[in-house]
Formats: sequence, C-alpha cells, structure tokens
Amino acid sequence: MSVAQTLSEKVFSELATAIVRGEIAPGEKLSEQALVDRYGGSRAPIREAIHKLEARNLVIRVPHAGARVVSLSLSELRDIYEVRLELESMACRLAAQRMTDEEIQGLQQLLQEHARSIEADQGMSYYQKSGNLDFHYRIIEGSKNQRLHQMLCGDLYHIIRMYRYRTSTSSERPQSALKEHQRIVEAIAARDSELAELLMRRHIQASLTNLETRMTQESLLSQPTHTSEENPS
Amino acid sequence: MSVAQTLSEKVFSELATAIVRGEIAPGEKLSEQALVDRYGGSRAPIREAIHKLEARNLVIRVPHAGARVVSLSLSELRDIYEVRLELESMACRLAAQRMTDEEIQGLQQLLQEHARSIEADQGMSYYQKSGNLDFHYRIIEGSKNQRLHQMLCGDLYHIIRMYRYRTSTSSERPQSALKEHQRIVEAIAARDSELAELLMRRHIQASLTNLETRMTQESLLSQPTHTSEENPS
DNA sequence: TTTTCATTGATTGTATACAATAGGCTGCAA
DNA sequence: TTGCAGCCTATTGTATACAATCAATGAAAA
Repeated sequence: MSVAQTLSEKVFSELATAIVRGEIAPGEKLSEQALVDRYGGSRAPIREAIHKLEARNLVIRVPHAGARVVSLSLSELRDIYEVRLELESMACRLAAQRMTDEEIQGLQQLLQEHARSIEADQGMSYYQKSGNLDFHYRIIEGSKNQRLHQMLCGDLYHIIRMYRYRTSTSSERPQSALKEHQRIVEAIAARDSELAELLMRRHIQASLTNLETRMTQESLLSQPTHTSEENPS
Repeated sequence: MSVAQTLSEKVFSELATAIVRGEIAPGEKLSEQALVDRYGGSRAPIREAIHKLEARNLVIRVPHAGARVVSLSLSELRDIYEVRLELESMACRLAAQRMTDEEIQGLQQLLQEHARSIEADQGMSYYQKSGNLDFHYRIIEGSKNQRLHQMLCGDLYHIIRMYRYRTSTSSERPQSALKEHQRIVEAIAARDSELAELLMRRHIQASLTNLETRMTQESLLSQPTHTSEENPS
C-alpha cells in the first residue's frame, strides 16, 4: 500500500481514507470534475478510482447520476454486523484448529503487550484501538482461509471502520475487552474450537451492542432505506 | 437485468455469462483490444466492464499486465465453499426466525412442485437444477439480511456457478436433495432455527463432498496458488 | 552455447474531445 | 399562485489519441 504504482490507485487510496475518516460525508456526491480539480489528472483515472470504491462498497453509483458515498441506514448497518459476527466467529473456530503453535505464542505475547500498554496509559487506550484491530486481524489470518480474510479485511473492514470512527473516540472498555481476548486465546491454545468460536461471538456481540446504543442516540445514520437526501449547502 | 441501460453493463453481463459458462477459459487473458473487436464500442466501456468483473471476483487485474479470468486452485475453491457453507447455514437460521408464514407456505408449495417434476422427469432432473437454486435463493431472501443476500447471490454465486457448471451436468442425487430440502423446510416451519441451520449445513456439506470428489479426478483446477500459467495456443 | 543487454512491439494507463442523458430553470397558461 | 411544458446547462457515458510500462525477441559478448 506504500506507494501507488498508478495514479488511479493513488486517488483511490486517498479517497478511501477520506471517506473512512468522514472527511467526505455519507451521502455526499462525488463529482468527477470536482475530483479532477482536487487530485489532478484527468477524468479517466478518477473514474477508475470510483469504480474501485464501488467494488469495496464505499460508494454507490447509479447510471447517469454519478457516485455518492454510501449512507447506511441502521438496519443496513445491523445487517453488516450480523454478517461480520458470523464470519469472525467462524474465523476464530478455524484459527483454533489451524494456527501453528508459534502463531499462538505470538498472540499470547501480543496480549501481554496490550496489558502493559493499558496499565501504562490508564484509560487512554490509544494502543488498545490499533491493538484491537491487530488482534482480530491475526485471528482472521489464523483461519488460513484466504477468501474469508478478503471478505472481512477487504470488504467489510472499511465500512465498519467508517462508522466506528465516529464512535470509538472515547474510552472503549479496554480492560474488559482485553480479558475477553485473553480467554479467546486460551481457548485457541487449548485447541477448543467450539469454545473459541463462542467466546468470539460474545465478544463481538458486546462491542456491537456498545456501538448500537451510541448509534441510536447520535443520529449519524440515514433513516430511510433509499438514500436520497441531499447535503444542504 | 433485462436490457442494459449502458453499453458497459451490456458488455459486462455478456462477459460474465461467457465466463460462468466456461466459454472463456479460466486463466485466459482478456485483451481490451480483442474485446473491442468482439463486442464493438471503444475501450472505455470495455474497461468499465472489466472493472465490474473484477469487483465480482470473476477476473483478476494486475497493473500494466491486463486482466485474466480467475483460475482457482483447489484450496481456493475450498475456501469459498467453506465461507458459503457458513453463510448459507446462517441464512437458514435467520430465515427460520424471520420468514413470514406466507413465505414458508410458498416454500412448501415449491417443494411439492419439485417433487412432481422429479417424478415426471425420472432422473433427468432438469428442473431440479434451477429449482435447487430457487430453493436456496428463497431461503437467503428469507434471512431478511440484505448484505448477506448480496454476498451470497452477488459475489460467491457467480464463482460457484462457474465451477459447478462443469460438474453438475450429470445426475445430481435429486431425490436425496429433495428430502433434505423438505426436512429443512419442516424445521423452518417449526421455527426451529438451530435445527434448520444444522440441516442446511449438512445439506451443503453433502453437495460439497460430491463436488470435491469430481474436482479431484477431473483436473479442472490450476494446481499452483499463483495463477501464472499461460494457455498454450 | 549461454547469458545479458538493448531495442522493438504490443498493451495498458492517461488525457482530451464529443455525444447523450438527467435534473433544474424559466416562462406560460390555467 | 400553482402546475406543467419546454429548453438549457451540467454531468456522465463514450470515443479517440497519446504516453508509459512491460515483455519478448534478437544480437553481441563471454
């Protein structure tokens, strides 16, 4: 990801991060001409970038009407989390069966580091955020299922990040999350795949409820299913 | 899907069906110029179509090297089926919870029709093929999860079809499959979501083993993980 | 004979120009 | 004043032309 070989990839990655960070609001229109003025180049690579964003489900394109940043309704977000819950639980089960002993040791060391950084930060939980992702990422990798990895880290990852970005700024129950992580690793180390799956399912479910409560109070979502609202300028 | 509003969509759908049907061999290169000569238009819409194919995981594009039809190794195909197994089982569980009584009645009627057509055809099982898809499709819809529907019917569907196309020509154990379907519907009608999920899991697992045995004998797959072989012309 | 380098050809990435469609705006009529 | 019709502008889809990159082929040197 370091340096894009082609201009379209460069524009794509810049746009993707901008969307995930919320710098471009959900539902906002992506005018090709405006993007040309902003990022340079011609329309051709910009269109390519938009197509890639569409492939990652970050924008929605309708013929002759242009592309807009996705704006998820609460029910759509629930759907995504429901799928993610299932897939990551599956990944955890497979990881318990397929991770090598060395990889499991690496996981345990990772958790020890997290414990130390939490103790040091005392609630800032800065490391925990990236650490949380790192933990989940390793387990997904441990499933040894390329397609599963692609779906979770490629397709769902960006969207989930996009909406988590607005919520996970404040403290995120790092201690309890760490304990849940530790139990999951214990189950994996014991090669108890069913238990590992169950614990992961509960773990994500907890973070989901955490997210949902915030979502409902802050009205960050588009209520109707058809995303037709305009940004009032 | 009837008539494409734009040329790129038209080319896309034609290419997609051609790939799924095997008219374009896995691993074969998709030269933009060749596609222009074949389908007309200019390179711009052809490129759009290729991007859409890439989004559906039907082709793989590498910068400055063009697009090739995906060529799955046996392990990659296993990965896909593993994910599909999990997602469709999940869909079945959700369907047992969320389908309306009317939808369940519709499912039961569908199975009765299948039973009749099997009896009439006696082994030809022509209706069973499309009927099988129809059955699974209804259950996926019954999950009431849009994203799940999109993943199964949009992303995985084409690839699975692509490889099933070569194998499912001969008789496909229609009677046993129908019985499994009937039991699944019974579980759904009883609102026993756990049982419904379990039965669906076994059902797909059975068809998977069925497929795998054929796959291994017929060497239809690319052995290495890196798909770098050329088609000798 | 084998290896390496350079040149050439083809293919993809990018830029610009033209055509077609959609949505908004103005004007007229009821 | 409100509703509709027609036009008009802006944006997207398409076509063509140019540039850059890669791969293959051939020649020359070891």
